[in-house]
Amino acid sequence: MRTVSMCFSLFPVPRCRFHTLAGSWWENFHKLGRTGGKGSKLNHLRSNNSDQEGGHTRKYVRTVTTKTDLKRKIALSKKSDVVGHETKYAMTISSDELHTNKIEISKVERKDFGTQQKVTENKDLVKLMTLIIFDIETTGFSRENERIIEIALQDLVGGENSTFQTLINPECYVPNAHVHGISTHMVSRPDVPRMKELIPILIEYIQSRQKPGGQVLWIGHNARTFDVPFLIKEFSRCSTEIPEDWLFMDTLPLARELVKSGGPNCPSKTSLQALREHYKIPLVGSAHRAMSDVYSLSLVLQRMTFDLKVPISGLVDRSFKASEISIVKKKKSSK
DNA sequence: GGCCCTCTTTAGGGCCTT
Repeated sequence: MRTVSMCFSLFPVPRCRFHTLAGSWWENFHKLGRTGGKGSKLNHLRSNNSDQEGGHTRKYVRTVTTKTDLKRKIALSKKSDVVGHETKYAMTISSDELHTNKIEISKVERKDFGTQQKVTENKDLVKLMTLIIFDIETTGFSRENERIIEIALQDLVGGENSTFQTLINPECYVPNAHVHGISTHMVSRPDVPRMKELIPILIEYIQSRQKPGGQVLWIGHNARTFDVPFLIKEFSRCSTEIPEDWLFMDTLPLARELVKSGGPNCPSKTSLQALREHYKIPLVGSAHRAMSDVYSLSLVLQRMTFDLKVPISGLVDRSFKASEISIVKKKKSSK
């Protein structure tokens, strides 16, 4: 039996460090929101988190993967695929069930929002958004010729299993280990999943973080022109569509807005490293590794949205769907 | 590759992602 190395924040250090930091994201945001006064748009953020603090149980968002239950996860994902677009599944796992491997799959009602605009028009729907910071490492810049070799996610709600991280076997040589420290040897180990094996697990993980009837907002730096096209290409290679209820948001335009706004306290550059240094955010983990950049971006986003007074609905306003990127590409290539 | 800016738009260079 093959086992797969993936990291969830339920596990011990270093993942627990990310777990703790993830929990502080909202707390810090609340402090910033309070300093913004009653009229601050950040009050949206405070209200959005009302059901995420105070010990409320979210039975619909618990997923656990260990090195020994990969096949079970894949089997669950295939079961979900049978239902297709009609229903959405989430796993309900109690502490007892964790020990007995007994997992109950329950149907969750699905709402079709149509467009992200409808979400921003309804503040109640904004509360249903799941914000996922993500980053990928690749073998190069070309989505056509290069492959993803690492992915990391962080659900900004925090708590158990709020982070997801794994290397990915690209089934090719990794020429740029000097950039991220990920070598061909590291990704060629038998316990490192290939993309076709990872995609159903990734979808299952996202569904486990998703609120019933809610949408997921993936947030990445330069996501529109780099991370998302890479994801689309990798999904396409595996004959899988990016789920329609996945929205994406690029923080690079936010950074540009911030630089453009001027002022003595504005950053001068828009790279993630420059923003991290500008906000004096310490580097956690290895530079240019996916989880390290995810952690940096989660804090950079907090600071940028505060400086620009952008609420969660503002992030959704700036979101796009994977299908929109494909349409743009088709139009340009057809000329 | 896409976006942004400007000494631009009939263009070109810089930035951002690995």
